[in-house]
Amino acid sequence: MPSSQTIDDIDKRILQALLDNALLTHKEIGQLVHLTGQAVGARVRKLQDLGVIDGYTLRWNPVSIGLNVHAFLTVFMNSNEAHRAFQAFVESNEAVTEAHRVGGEGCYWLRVRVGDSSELNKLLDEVLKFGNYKLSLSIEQIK
Amino acid sequence: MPSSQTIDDIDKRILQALLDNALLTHKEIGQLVHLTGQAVGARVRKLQDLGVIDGYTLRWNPVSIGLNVHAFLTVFMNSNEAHRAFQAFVESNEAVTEAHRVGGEGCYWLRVRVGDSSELNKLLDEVLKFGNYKLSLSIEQIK
DNA sequence: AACACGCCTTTCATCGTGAAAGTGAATGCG
DNA sequence: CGCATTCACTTTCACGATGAAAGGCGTGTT
Repeated sequence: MPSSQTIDDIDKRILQALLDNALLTHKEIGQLVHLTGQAVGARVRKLQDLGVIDGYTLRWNPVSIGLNVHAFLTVFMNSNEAHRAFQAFVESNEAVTEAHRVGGEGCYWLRVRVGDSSELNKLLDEVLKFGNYKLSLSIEQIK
Repeated sequence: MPSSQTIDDIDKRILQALLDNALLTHKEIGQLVHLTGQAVGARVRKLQDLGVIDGYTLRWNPVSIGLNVHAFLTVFMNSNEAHRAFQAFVESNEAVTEAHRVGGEGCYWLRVRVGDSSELNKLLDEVLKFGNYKLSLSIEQIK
């Protein structure tokens, strides 16, 4: 096993390469960092065991299946009792693709994807039951 | 080739499965949707060709490499001339992991990851050159 | 009824993967 | 100083996932 507990510079370069393209073979990564594919494989396994790598997923294009609206929502809660219900709402609503408890501006931050503004309207009505919000619509992702 | 241009329900289920775990073999996905691995492979290729699937990447844990601070930044620009410079700044600054041009609250929305609050401080100083901001710190991701 | 087309399955060769064994360097201990 | 131990890497090898090619089946068209 490679540097069994610590994460060195080579590990970070492997991580970076996989973030860019998780389908790279260990051999290809090995050419970047000057190792054999098997050595890279061992390091990747280490990164998984340490919890640095949490899983493998897709980069994809929601617009292509009709999710044209991409919005960010900062939510301000009305009361202190609504939190549990709000979290349940977030969990069950599939338009909410990411959610954080935050400090600073607002109580929660949500990423929302819906097909059109009428669906957004419906969602905002739901959110209003729990508190106020500020909305930003993504016009273009620049990074 | 499967339903060469359109995306049917099976495609969506394949997409969902891969979003959850991109390492599933085509055969395993095939068992979920009642197809052979090869048929699944053909559909995945179609999704790639159509641009629905944009690439493969990792789910990972930034905290494990010392990026303990996760912040959302809504930026309000000072002047109309600063946009190009701001976009260049965003592009070159590696603490900014995601950025959008937005409408609604603010002009830009940024996701920021840094190691500690002093690094955050430095970043905010940079941002102040372009405009004002509102900051939210992620306390816990709930989805 | 015959044909064509789309989508699937079957078959097959290739290649990536992880386990096991071996090499070499660095460190520790007598 | 020499020997053993450990650690990371390489080499070898067997398994299985993948994609190409060919064959089968249903549907729609004339």
